Amino acid sequence: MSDRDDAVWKSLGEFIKAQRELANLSLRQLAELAKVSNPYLSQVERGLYKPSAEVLKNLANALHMSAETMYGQAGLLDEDSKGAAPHGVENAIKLDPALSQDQKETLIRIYRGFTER
Amino acid sequence: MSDRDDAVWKSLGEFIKAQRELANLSLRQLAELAKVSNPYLSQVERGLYKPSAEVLKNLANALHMSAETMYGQAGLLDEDSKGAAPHGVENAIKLDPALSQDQKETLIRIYRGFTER
DNA sequence: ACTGTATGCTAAGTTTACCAAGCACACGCT
DNA sequence: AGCGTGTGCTTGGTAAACTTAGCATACAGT
Repeated sequence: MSDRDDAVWKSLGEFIKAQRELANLSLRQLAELAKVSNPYLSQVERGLYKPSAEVLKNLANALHMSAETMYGQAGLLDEDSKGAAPHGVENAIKLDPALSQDQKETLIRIYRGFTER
Repeated sequence: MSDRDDAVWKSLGEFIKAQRELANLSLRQLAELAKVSNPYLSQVERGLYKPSAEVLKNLANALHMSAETMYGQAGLLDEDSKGAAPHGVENAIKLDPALSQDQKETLIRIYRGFTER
């Protein structure tokens, strides 16, 4: 059950702290901007807690950076993950509200038939 | 204060369920792939809980989609990342370097057949 | 009939993200 | 000397994410 991603989350805290100081913000100032309490932000910066995605998004906004960058630093953006990137077609199909589930299934099956060899 | 997110999270559960069924996975199968318990996944799909970013990432991996797409559907990407274009499917097909011209035409023809009445 | 197994759901519990209140130190003021 | 305000940190508590054990149905072998 134990995770060994400690280093990942610890460095996330250091990253946030670095960005905060780079923006010349105090703990409380950033906490208010990101709509979290200041003790909690302190604990996040020291790696005691893993902030939720919602908090990360607010922090990213407060620090004027994209949420993707934040998630990437948090280690939950799957660095190179297996074949997610080159499949823009599949994602577009899956997200299209004009298609029924059966139709999506059909299209994806055909698409995979084309791309697999 | 957080009521305005309800619709977002509710649809996230439906989205996950749709993707799961699209991949022909049972609740337990997807739960195992995403390293969560199956009752929890059931509750997530019905909108009772907001999955954490880590769970979201694992779910995205298990469903062969990018984590960004997942976060986008979950509504916790910056609001500047706007909603998917209604006809992103055709563009994605045209831009896919893995498809031949014939294959692109075939896919687009099928897609249009689906979306026309 | 009677298992065995697959499906999803419920109940009860543990863990943890997160907050409100307050502590301790440092730096200006008057 | 005080007083006020800024900094980050600690302490208790609550709510929600998440798990383990188990229920109920449905469908396949004997």
